[in-house]
Amino acid sequence: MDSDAGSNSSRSSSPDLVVDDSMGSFFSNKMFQAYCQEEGAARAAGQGRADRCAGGGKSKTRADLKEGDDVQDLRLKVNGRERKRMHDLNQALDGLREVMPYAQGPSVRKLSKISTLLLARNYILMLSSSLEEMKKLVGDVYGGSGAQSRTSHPRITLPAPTAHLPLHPLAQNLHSLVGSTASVLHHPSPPPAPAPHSPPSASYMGFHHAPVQSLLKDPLHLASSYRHFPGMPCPCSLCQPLPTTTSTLHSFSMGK
DNA sequence: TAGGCCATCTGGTCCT
DNA sequence: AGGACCAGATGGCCTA
Repeated sequence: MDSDAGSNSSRSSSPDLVVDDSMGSFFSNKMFQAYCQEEGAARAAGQGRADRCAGGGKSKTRADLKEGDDVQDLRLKVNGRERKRMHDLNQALDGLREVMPYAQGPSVRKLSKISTLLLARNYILMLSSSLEEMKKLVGDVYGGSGAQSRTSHPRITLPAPTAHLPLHPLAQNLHSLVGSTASVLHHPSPPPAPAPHSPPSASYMGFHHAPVQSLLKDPLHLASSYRHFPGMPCPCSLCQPLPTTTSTLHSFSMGK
């Protein structure tokens, strides 16, 4: 609902572009018109670019061409760089979408940019809190009766930075802990099987029906995103105070 | 048809 | 000077 299905691929990459074959490059209609108007005004009595813009004129001086081409070339270069920059940005966003707990596939609507960013943020917060919970659990299991007290969590040196680790191990641990069942995302087609190196799908993580929407609305609204199993640890905000402060996040060395 | 989302253009600003 | 980054404007596409 919040994103175009084929916003990038199906849509023309240059909605208002026309091809100027003589230049071998693209002009926007707006730019072309402005260019024509400007030139037309400057050369009200002349036969400069205005004629070209009108579609007919072929008589143009060498100076006209040079001056115009300089401006055009500069503008085209700048536009091209900006286009590339935005494409790179979108590529990065696509990469982010790929690792998000959101069903992906041709029949699934792509997350919008803002949704991707919001979901990513909350996903990170959720993983952080889950990791903390796992640390506590491991401490309870292995350190409970030993020298390490139950109240003070043992030092567990986890392989830091999940950022460059596949997310599956963590997800599988969560899966076994939380006991995810077939809570399925609301999408028209069955969710694709997770790729070997893809993150867990929302259903895999135990998300409920509208996890994405809820994740997007409330920065910390993890409660509605989890199934609750009596006696089982749950990383949701209702079952535990979320240690999701910036300091918490910073406590995970992200290897940057 | 209105609203959301998006790509692109464009001018300004800052940095190297 | 040239490039990167940013934000505003514009127009197209899609959905409710």
